[in-house]
Amino acid sequence: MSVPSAPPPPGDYLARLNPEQRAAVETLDGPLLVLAGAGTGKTRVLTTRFAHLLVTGRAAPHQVLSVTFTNKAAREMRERVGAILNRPAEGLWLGTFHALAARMLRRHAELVGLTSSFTILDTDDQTRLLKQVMEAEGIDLKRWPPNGMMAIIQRWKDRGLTPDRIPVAETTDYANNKGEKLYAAYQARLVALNACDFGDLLLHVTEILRTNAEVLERYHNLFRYILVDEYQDTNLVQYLWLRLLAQGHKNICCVGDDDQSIYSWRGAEIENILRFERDFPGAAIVRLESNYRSTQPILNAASGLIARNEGRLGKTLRSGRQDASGERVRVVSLWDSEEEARMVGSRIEEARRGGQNLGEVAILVRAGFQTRAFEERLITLAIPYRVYGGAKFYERLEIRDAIAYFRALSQPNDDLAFERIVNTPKRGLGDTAMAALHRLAREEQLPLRFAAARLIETDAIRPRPRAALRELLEGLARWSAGLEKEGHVVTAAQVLEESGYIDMWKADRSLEAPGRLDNLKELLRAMAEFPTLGAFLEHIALVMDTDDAAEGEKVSLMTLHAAKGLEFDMVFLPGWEEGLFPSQRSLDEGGAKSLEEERRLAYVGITRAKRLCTISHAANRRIYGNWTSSIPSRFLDELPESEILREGGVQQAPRIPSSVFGAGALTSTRRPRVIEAGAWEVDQRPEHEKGFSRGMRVFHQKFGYGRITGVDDDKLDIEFEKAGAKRLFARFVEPA
DNA sequence: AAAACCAGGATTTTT
DNA sequence: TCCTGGTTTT
Repeated sequence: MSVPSAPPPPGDYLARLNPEQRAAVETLDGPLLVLAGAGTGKTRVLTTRFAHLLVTGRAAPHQVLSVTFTNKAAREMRERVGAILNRPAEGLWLGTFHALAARMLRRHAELVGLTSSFTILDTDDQTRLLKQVMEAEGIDLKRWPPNGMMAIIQRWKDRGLTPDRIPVAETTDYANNKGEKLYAAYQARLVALNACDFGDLLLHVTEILRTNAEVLERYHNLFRYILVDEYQDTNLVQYLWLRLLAQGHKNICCVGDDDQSIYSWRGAEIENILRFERDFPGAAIVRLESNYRSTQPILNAASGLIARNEGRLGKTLRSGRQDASGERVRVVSLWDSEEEARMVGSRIEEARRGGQNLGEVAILVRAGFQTRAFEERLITLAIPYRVYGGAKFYERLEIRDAIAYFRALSQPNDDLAFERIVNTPKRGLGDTAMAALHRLAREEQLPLRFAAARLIETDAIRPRPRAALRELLEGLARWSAGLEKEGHVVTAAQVLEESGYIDMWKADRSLEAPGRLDNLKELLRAMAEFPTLGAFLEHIALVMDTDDAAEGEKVSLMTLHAAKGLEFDMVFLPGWEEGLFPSQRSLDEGGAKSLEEERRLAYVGITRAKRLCTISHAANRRIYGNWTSSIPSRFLDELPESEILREGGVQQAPRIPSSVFGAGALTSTRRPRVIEAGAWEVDQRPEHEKGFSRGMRVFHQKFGYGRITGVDDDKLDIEFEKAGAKRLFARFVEPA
């Protein structure tokens, strides 16, 4: 966050704060809610407050519990606290809700039937496990997809509900009223696997604190002060956990912004922040309203919009910038989504010519699929860009496979891991062999690994698969021994090598294979930084993110959700149309509350802009292949007219007001004819006139480098170095 | 056991 | 339109 300058030197750190920030830092005793509007120096307050606690001798570093939502926020805070302490900030209770909960749970795992080396499952494994449970219950998975049940269970967990605590009224008709039973069975399976899902971390810890007075007391003695970031995003278990811990010294400071609560669908309860004064009697409230990020028109537009919400505590942002006056927010009307993409592209191009740093430019969309249109446009304009969000490092196939091998080593009970590796790479173990294995495991109540050891002593399966299985088991035994002797890094490399996993990718001729091998190397490199395999697995499950430092100046493309907490000079907010933003789902379900959340999302979007904010909507849009017409978002009407500048008056298609997705929308596969050409038509030359010719070396985003072997109007025949011969549209290709 | 084929679904995703 | 997961085919 861009508040004037870096960490303050000790002593005068207070003098550098404005009065409201100072109040937030100096109010040390008792509960405190800091309502921090967008760009008001929230992180600065949090870190300074931490420092102040230490400087005034109120607490030792390890006696402060500091909680964030994201690893990024935790990292940032750790760095800044370290700078203030003038030494690395180690041994602190500072981290994400999940990381801190995991740390506590490892200490008391046996109280909930786990051992301290429990595995943390990712979402994929969770669903897979639940699917098995549902299958065993004889649920029709077509009718009741496991994902749906998973969502229900997660919401229960978010609210701190263990299977025995589900209120009668809650028994969903999902899965033939077997919800509770499935939940209970799923939890039992997790314990049997010595595993936890994300939700369990908080659920188990809260359960422990609420049933074990001695444990609770230990933490009361330990944590004299509690700092919480992004309080508006907490769910009920997180709130319960905090409340239990805060019962001791009552020094809890929560920082947040009710106007930026955008994660209710993940279980976040905005009520937590709205209720703060009632939950924590005697609470003080400090409002941070001086914004150091945006110009006044941008703030006014955002404030005017958010003022339409009922359920808010209320605050008004004023610009603290020197150049507070600035350009009004642009609202651009366009004929269709392609014209919209051209408009955004040409404005970025123009800004670039004017010396604009592209790293300070962002296109923020409501839903992921919207990025595509802009990507295509940016590629043809040769403007570098970066899409944020997408598959995380540890979610990639090869990483998950490798991790499964490591998990199988560190935890013989981990059936999910075993199942994943047993026939990866292919070992000739098919359905028959696996069925026999599962049958034996079920009959003998054994983890798969041990059942497999039995199985190879029988002749229940054919010799070939039996030998393969034997070899795998011997490998696992050997690697386990190696883990003790040679350490985890050497062993990990051996595992991947000797299991044939590396060879599998080496033999793979597909485009992705080399990248996958690189990722595996990267994994081993990362592993070397951890003392044990267990520490590494913890890191992978909870901390590892894709935040590979943004190289070079590139336009950022991301969803509004992903943009929270970031800021850019120049922000584009396309697709402000009914049904898209606000989204159809929020309109159909959830009523006024979810509309308010959409409005908050709009507020988050506008307040990302420092200098120039351009909002747009199109009368026609291509969605899932067909053209759909739509009317401007109601949010556009809610922007204060004095703060905006309307451009490009496109006539709306005459039609029934309807939604993008919903029934009654006017759709067709044909592109609508342009009634009135927009002002943003840019470089409309046919692609083949842009100078592509035979023999030319070109680059394609997906296929890499290649040479043109033929030109056919706007299509090119290209012999790619890696991907072979393809025929594609010239606009997807750039000269190399 | 791999390839080919088809139907259904497709916000947002901090951990 | 385009991807995924499940099914059928070879």
